[in-house]
Formats: sequence, structure tokens, C-alpha cells
Amino acid sequence: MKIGQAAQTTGLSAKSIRYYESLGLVQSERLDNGYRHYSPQCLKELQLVASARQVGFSLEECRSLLMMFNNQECRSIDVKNQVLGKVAQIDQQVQQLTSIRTTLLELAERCIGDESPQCAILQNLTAPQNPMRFTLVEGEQGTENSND
Amino acid sequence: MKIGQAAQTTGLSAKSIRYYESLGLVQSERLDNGYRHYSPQCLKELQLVASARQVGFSLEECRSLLMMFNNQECRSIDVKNQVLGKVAQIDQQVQQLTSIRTTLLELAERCIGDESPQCAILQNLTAPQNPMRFTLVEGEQGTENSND
DNA sequence: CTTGACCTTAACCTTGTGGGAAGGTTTATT
DNA sequence: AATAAACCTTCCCACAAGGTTAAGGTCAAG
Repeated sequence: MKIGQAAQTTGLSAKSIRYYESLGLVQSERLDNGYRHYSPQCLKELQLVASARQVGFSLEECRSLLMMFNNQECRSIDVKNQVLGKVAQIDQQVQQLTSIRTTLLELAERCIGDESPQCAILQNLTAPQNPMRFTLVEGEQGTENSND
Repeated sequence: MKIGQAAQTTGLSAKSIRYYESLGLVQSERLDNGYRHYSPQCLKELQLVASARQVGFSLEECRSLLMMFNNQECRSIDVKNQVLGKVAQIDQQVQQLTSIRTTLLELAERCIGDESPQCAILQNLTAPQNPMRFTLVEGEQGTENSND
């Protein structure tokens, strides 16, 4: 199967498939004319990446899934743990978004919302003090003093 | 105030501040030696961007907020609407994440999770049929037949 | 023989930020 | 005065995860 068909079958774009190959995720054989050729096994690998991407796995996580898929000694508990780890990660994201949402609603509540230019939201956002304390779950935003 | 101080005050990095300026978000005056100088007003603008970023606004959305902040004829209802729009956007994200989470848990449930290499998760993810139907909120993935 | 569909590589665009090079300024210490 | 440290400047590269376009090779049909 050539790349166009593989793309259509998996729902990926041909460009993405080539990109995955350049990252060493899913190899392909080559025909005499240089075209990529995908065996049923490789197609499964592509499908794995496609499905995993849809449920939020990064390409590096897909790499891990692919290794487990291709490893005969793989334990299903490991796969399950990776999935549950992703669930935990999603929970964190949801928590963070929910916290931000609360902050935004608090901001909006303080704003009268009429024709006047006086806006409590802007006043809050431009105030150096009180910098929107919503719980930071992970230290991703925490680069506060890189130049101390 | 020079950029280092401005960075420390706002919690932004000097790099980011320069980047914002290159995008035309927050201008700066220059001292004789070429160093950037920030007036209290400009500092407020930087603070606005910093706070808005923390609650999930993109830089383009920050641009919009800055314009409202600097426009005397700005109506607070517009600011409020922008904030509420962001809330709606977050709601969508949460909904999508929740849907993915459900899918992942369903996958995990089907997996025994022991030492055996037989894994229902991998079987599900590599199956071309049944491609993880979770509701797509927006049509962002819909580039299926670019080579028809 | 040419058109059109398919394939190839390569390069640049995105978003927002970090890292670092190479060099100019200022300040503080020797 | 000299020198080192701490600033500042611009410019380029990198990341994820591809999208888009360019320039060209291959193949089948008309």
C-alpha cells in the first residue's frame, strides 16, 4: 500500500506519515521507484499512532506505545499504566482549566459590562499586585526569576 | 525602568518582553544607549499581557485586550464579552478532555493488566474500524480526503 | 505526447518561549 | 586605569505537530 492509501485508511495526512517516519516512529519499505510501501503490520502501526494521537498521546508517547506493540515481551500492565497515566494528566489539565475558568468568571462578575470605559477586568489585569492566584498544578509557568 | 526590572516586576522573561515588542504588542522607549525603557503605563501593559497569559489568553487575544485598555472609548461590555468568550472556549476544551478521558478509561477497563503481552488496548488502538468515536467539538480534524 | 493523479524531497509558516552567540554598556572592584 | 561581572543589544536555532507550497519524478490513460 502506498502512502496515499495509507493516509486515507488511517485518517492521517501523507505529510504526517512522512513526518512520523522522519522521527523514526513508523518505518516504510520502498518500491523500485522510491515510493513508500506499507505492509499490513506497518499499517497497524500507523493506525496505532493515529488512534493514540486522537486520544491525546504525544508523538513521544506514541513511540513508547509502538515499542510495546512491537515487543513480544510487552506486559499489558505497562500499556494499561501508560493509559492511566494519560488519564491522570488529563485530570490535571481539567483541574487547571477549571481553576482558570473560575478566575475568569470572578473577573467578569466584577465588571459592570455597560457602555462605560471603566472596566474592573482591565483594572484587575493591569494591577501588579494580586496576580490571579489560581493553583498552579505543575511548575510549567514558574519561570519567574530567571534573571535574578 | 529597564527590561530586567520590568521582567522581574511582571513575572515575564526579558525574552518574552522583547518578543511582544517585535509583535507590536507593547512598545518601549529607548535610552541613549539603546536600552529599552518602560514607563509606568507601558509597565501596566506588560502586566496586562502577563496576567492575561496566565488565564489562558493567546497573544492575539492580548492584543485585543491591549487595544481596549488603551482606547478611551472602550466599552466594558466588550471586555466582559471577551472574558466570557474565553470561558466558553475553556468549557469546550474541558468537554473534549472529559470525552477523551472517558475513552481512555473504557480502553483501560478492557485490558486485564497483567504480565501477558496480550493487550486489549493495543488491539483496539490498532484496529482500523471503530476509530475512537469521541465527539469532535470543532471540525479541526476534518482533512480526510485532500487526495481524492 | 500531454494531462492529471500520485509520489519525492526540501523549505518555510505557525505559537510562545528558551537557549546561546557575539558584542556593546555600565558598574563595581581591584 | 584596568578588569570582571552584570546588564543590555540583535540575530539565529530549537521545540511540537504538522500545514502549505515549490519544484520535480513516475505512471496510467486519452
